[in-house]
Amino acid sequence: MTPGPAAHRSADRGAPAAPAAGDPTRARRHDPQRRERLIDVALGVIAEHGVAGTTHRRIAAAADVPLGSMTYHFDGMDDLLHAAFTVLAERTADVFDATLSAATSRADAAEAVVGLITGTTLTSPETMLASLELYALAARRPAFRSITDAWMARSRAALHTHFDPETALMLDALIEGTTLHRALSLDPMGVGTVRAAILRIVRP
Amino acid sequence: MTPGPAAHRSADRGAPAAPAAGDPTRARRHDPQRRERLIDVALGVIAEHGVAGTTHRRIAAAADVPLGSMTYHFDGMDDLLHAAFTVLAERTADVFDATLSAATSRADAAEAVVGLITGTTLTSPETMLASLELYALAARRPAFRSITDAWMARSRAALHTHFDPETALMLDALIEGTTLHRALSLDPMGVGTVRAAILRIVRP
DNA sequence: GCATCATGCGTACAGATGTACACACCAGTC
DNA sequence: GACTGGTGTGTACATCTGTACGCATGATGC
Repeated sequence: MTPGPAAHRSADRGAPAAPAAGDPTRARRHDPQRRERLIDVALGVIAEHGVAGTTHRRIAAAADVPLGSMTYHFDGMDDLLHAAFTVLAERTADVFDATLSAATSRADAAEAVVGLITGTTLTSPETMLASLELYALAARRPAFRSITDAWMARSRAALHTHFDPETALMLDALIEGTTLHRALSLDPMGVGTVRAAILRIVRP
Repeated sequence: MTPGPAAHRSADRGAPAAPAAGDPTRARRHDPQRRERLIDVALGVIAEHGVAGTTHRRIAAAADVPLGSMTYHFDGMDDLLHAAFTVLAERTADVFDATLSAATSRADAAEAVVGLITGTTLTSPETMLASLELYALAARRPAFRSITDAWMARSRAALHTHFDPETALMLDALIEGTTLHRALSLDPMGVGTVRAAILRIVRP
């Protein structure tokens, strides 16, 4: 839907002003980053149509590459989904890590968590929608479970630098729940309530 | 190919071996509860294969009904999914309601919540897997969003009979997150940690 | 008894999908 | 300049999917 604020997104999803589709001898594409771009586009398709509605053809069309390019770059649908969700988890964990490691005190860290939950980076529609698809997949398939395992381990480790292990676990769960809640609820919790909940969990 | 009246035996459909040999022309089913049974079976198929892997044929096979029965009872796949997820949400909310309304004090209610999270009724694998599929669908499609809206409203209302509105919201989020956490984590939070988290949220 | 019609059943069919594969082309290396 | 191996492209094809539709049947009301 909305392009989203991600700065690292390469170009646009649409055709880069292709040289007239009617041209039978369209210049061959030299596209060294194609695989990464396909993964990016795939995440968008997953967010918009769900895993159920994600097809090679849809991704190829959205990325403006021929269908054959899909089977060249990925060993089938599962490989593609795995690659895409791995990127999603790593990106998200990177932001989480960076934000938390910038905090210099418990209070700072708590406020950083509030910011992550109520901000727009971790909880952009595309990220949330794709994450939910990953959760559903990971709960059923061990191959995808390892992605969420690594992701959760990183989150816990980041929280653990500021909070004791048990509190880190609780915080992790609360973050998960609040994020989900805010994504699904028509009338989501306000920032004040989020902050109050975090403080109740972390207060000594 | 030919529409001839040659033996139309339904035995090739992987009959459940129960009627077996003595009955080549299996008696016509009289099955007044079929629709409800199909919904039940559908939830199982959704839990096992995800919405992406849920097909009319799979459900029909699992329920041991002919394919044609699907289009007779449901107006297409969307109608089927909607019906199934509605049943899932109502069942779950019923349990939640009943358990919480049996509590007679704040402490009772808090412990009831701990029981719901760590018990096996609300968090059976099938329920969790299907719920995650519903979440992913609801986040994208308004028609399914209304199911989760109603569900969340009932949860909040049930919590609201024991806790102030803000605490009820926080609890709801924490429950969601802890449940998800326990479903996805290899090393889930123990009962003690769950209880401690609930108490931190509800303590005055 | 029997008429009726909601329910049950088998099958056909158009379209979509994953995947394989043969060929075209470009960037380096000698 | 020729070679070569990776990269890009178009298309074919078996399979699966949703759905429609005609016929069978027996429960129900008379």
